[in-house]
Amino acid sequence: MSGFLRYNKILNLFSEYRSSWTVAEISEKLKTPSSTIYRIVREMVLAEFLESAAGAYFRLGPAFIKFNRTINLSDPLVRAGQPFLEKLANENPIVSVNVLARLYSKKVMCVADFKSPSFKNNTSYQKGKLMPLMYGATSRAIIMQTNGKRLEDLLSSETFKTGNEKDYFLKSLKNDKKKGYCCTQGQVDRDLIGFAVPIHSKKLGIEASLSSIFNLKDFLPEHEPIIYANLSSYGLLIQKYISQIFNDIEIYHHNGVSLTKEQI
Amino acid sequence: MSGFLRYNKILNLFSEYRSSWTVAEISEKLKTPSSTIYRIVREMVLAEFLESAAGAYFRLGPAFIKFNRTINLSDPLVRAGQPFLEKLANENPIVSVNVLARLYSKKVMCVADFKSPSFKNNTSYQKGKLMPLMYGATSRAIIMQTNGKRLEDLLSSETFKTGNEKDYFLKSLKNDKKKGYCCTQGQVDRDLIGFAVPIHSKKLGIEASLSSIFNLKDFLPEHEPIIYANLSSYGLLIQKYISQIFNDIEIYHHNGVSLTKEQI
DNA sequence: TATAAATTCTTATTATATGATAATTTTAGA
DNA sequence: TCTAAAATTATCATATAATAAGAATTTATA
Repeated sequence: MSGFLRYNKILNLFSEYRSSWTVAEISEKLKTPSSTIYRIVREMVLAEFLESAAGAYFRLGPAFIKFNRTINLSDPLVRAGQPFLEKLANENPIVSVNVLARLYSKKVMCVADFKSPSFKNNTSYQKGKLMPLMYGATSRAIIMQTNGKRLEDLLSSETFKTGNEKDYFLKSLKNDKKKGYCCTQGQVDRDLIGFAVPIHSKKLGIEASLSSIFNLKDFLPEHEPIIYANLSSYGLLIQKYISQIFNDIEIYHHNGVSLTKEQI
Repeated sequence: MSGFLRYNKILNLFSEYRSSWTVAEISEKLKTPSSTIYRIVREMVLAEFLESAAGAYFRLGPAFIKFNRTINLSDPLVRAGQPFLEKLANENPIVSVNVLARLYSKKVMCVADFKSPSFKNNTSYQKGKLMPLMYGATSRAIIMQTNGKRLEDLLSSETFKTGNEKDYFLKSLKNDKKKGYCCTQGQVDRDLIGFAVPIHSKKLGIEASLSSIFNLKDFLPEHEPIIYANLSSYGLLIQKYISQIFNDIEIYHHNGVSLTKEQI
């Protein structure tokens, strides 16, 4: 264990299923002497990446809440998209969960969401959760905007049972590209149907998607045109705002005065 | 620079005011050769604590969104309190921001919040933001629950202009303790008035508070009894739930079967 | 496609992390 | 309040990793 990995290995033990660990437990799990773990944990507690809790347990610390806030306030995609998710929800013909998701290396993560107050189902789409690359409209709308080498790269770690299966995937992808949006049913959550449009910003290097997810039992075929109209118009709007925010950042970075803002 | 500090110093450069940095900028700011910064940044990109953005800039990475979600799903205080914040908002006589905050070392951080939809003012209270220890009801309700050495410890890093000022602070704190809640006006945000009650769990080592913040112009003296009644009843409810969640965690940790959940 | 900028690689040197064990502090039960 | 066990910190010789200067390579840009 060396470098940042040393710290990351410990942090990654903490999950929604197991949110507190003792030094003894970490030590056993990582097969590392407890004197070493104590030292490392102490460093991370000092930096507020961990906090000591009752009964010799440690949990994730406030640094994550703080930096998450920083991202929410500053990430161009979140800033551009968040304000429109509620509006999208209100304009959809039936109750929905609305999600802004991004590609991070080869994983798709929801970065902002808005659920209609009366939407009951618990969706897998939650801010901060990693989503599978190959299932669901949210992810597919992201894959849709790639092609050539980039697409090959993305699919390279996925396993297709047969060559046929891959061909089929690519063919249906092509079809979705032509339509400009995609729709999947029950791929991520049974009983849900999702629609999504791509969002991208070459300048910012962002590959993302905007999606609306509905209860299958509420959905009627005549809803589809409205859903698509909403998604595509808000998608374009968000894309426009991203460039605007990007320009602000550019100005900010090239202006000597603003640059010292953080020193105030 | 050594240990985790090496990484933390870089991460702490990223703020809401300055959310992207190039290696050259980091290198200059930390007075460290860029070959060293490149290596460190690369490690953190790999671990998704940073991500590379357009124009040789780097930004905070998805790891923070992920771990923030883990905290939201698992933190006993957040889990116990979050569901009641909206209810509290609905039962308050005027529009409000409702906040669950915690003491982390010597800083107070909001860990969950709910704002009435029609509340217009932008409050300083936002999830993830550190609040000053000496101003505002939210913080004071936390100080209220300490005494003796613990209280001295907390106040030790604060500077009081005169001995008198400290005496006055302690006296008014005593008074609030007797009442069981506290109220401050315009200390954090001009034009706002805040009420708060303490929340604590000795078992979990949590010192927290529940508060409701109102527009000063909406507030009338006859609202106070209702506000207090709401805060104290929900405060007690949340405290009860915290113990319940704590017991769940305990069971979970002492039950061999559940313990392996994260391995699934 | 040329040129500059960004990033990675190489290496000797220096500094830091490791882990066994001892010492100390904290916790929990009587 | 006391006591024993558990948790945490300190010590230190040794092994290991980090550093930084500069060269080499890759990537962006106009």
